[in-house]
Amino acid sequence: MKTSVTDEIRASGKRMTRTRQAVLAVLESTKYPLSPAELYARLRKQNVAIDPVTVYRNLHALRTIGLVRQIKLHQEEQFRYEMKEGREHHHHIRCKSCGKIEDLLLCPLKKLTAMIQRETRFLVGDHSLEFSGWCPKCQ
Amino acid sequence: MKTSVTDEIRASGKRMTRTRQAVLAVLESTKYPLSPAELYARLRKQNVAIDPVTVYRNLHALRTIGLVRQIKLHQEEQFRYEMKEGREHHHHIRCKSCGKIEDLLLCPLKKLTAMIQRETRFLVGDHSLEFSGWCPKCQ
DNA sequence: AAACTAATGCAAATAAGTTGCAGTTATTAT
DNA sequence: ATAATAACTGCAACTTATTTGCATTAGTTT
Repeated sequence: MKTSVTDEIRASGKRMTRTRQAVLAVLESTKYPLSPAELYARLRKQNVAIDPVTVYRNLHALRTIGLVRQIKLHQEEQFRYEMKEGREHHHHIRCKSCGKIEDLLLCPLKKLTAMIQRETRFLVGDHSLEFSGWCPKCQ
Repeated sequence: MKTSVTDEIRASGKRMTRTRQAVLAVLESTKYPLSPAELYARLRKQNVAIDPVTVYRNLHALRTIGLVRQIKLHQEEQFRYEMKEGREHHHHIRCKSCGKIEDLLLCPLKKLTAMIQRETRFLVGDHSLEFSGWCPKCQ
């Protein structure tokens, strides 16, 4: 973990604690968005003593600072979280069989957004797009 | 409500009860997907005596028959439900200010799906796409 | 009209997430 | 360094969305 992250946290009036460091380390080393429960399980596996509530509170704090992004995948019950850094605008595809989640690097919706603004008279601010199917192993 | 709906329900071994009729009537008269709580509130407003649990059980039953579709909008906590009939493949846009939900009639993702299959090696089965922004009144 | 069994209401259980509180600990000011 | 401040933590309890158990009610079939 970089000093810069610690600095960002301190600059926002928050503190870099041992548990927060562990939470950040897990998020930074995972290449797909984690649910609070998954995050908690990984921390326990690494023998980090932490309460599930603290996981939630850390995710909330990191989100308000802007270090972490909260997302909700289609048809899932819980939220997922990922580091914002180096993961700008992107979408996901998830395997219906094993649950594997991968990033999609393309976003083809710029043109479409303009069309929707015209047709609906909404001012479009955001979109979510997600695919699901079967990953190579599960086909 | 058409007889055909009643027939579909009976054909699947289910029964057309008074409460189920009321649930269906509300769903059929609403042009955007309702959460169980919203559905319950509308029923109460019409003085339909029904328990929230019964709303859930009806939605589940109607869903397994294939009359109703369950969806989860981006960043929302609960599921929403809409009649399948006459609402085939479509997407939604929601106002970030007043919560208004509208249908989008277009789906521009056929070509994209093929591209994603090639790039990810996933077999793509489904996608979800949703826009949010500000409706004309809230701009 | 009787028999069968789906549907209902109520209470209680689950799952995901939040909040209150008292004790701990990272920061800051001395 | 050290004390003072306030963020952070764990634990228990709460909230919200949804599900399940069970005894009773009521559509459907014969």
